[in-house]
Amino acid sequence: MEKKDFIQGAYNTLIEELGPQKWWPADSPWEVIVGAILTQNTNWKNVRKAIENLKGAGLFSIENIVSADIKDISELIKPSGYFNQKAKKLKAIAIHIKRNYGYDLNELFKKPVDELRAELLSIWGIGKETADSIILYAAEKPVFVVDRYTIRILSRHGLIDDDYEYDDIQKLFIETLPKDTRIYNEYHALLVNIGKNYCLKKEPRCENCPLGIMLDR
DNA sequence: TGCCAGGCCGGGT
DNA sequence: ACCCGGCATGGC
Repeated sequence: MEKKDFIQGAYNTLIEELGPQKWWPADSPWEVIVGAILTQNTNWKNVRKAIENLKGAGLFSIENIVSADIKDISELIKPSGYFNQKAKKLKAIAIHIKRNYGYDLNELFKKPVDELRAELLSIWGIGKETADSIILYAAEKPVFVVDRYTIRILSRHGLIDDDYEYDDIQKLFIETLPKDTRIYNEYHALLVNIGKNYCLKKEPRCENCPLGIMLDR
């Protein structure tokens, strides 16, 4: 119960203090997908450079990724790190979309959420957070995205152990909040915001955090 | 300067 | 089921 109180209270506090976050920072569903893959364990600023490089070289679209040489892709996305892996991941999902949906993302997104999630997870390079980010921010369907910051923030407030499972945390949020795409969208973005700015791995700046200091350290 | 970033995969036990 | 090493650049 304590956890649910925190989850509800934190949302109200954050939306009031920080306002709408206007997520995901992308111009199209495909750009959401590309960003979601490139940002795996990577600073968003590096991701932006990689995306700009792809666009600048005219190798950004699904069609371009399918036909481009994998070495060219990895060269362009170098700033985002793990470039060989990520080039392969972009290829994998682009080819999947071509083969099964004739490049039409809307066809993929028509699927029920459960099927969509399972299908995304079956693609090499797409794990739970990436799949859920795509479903929430590209397909705009209600799944809650859990990331490193979500876990760290709950943990810092003494609400979960560090080794909590992704699915358990996701369930916690889903059971607590109304099943609403807009709320899930906003909440995850808000958690990333305070995660980046206040809930650092070292040197937590809790004194300025809108959520306050709730854990003795 | 070192530590960290909006994870995921594959192999071993 | 759990644990671990590998992947890699750029920001602060």
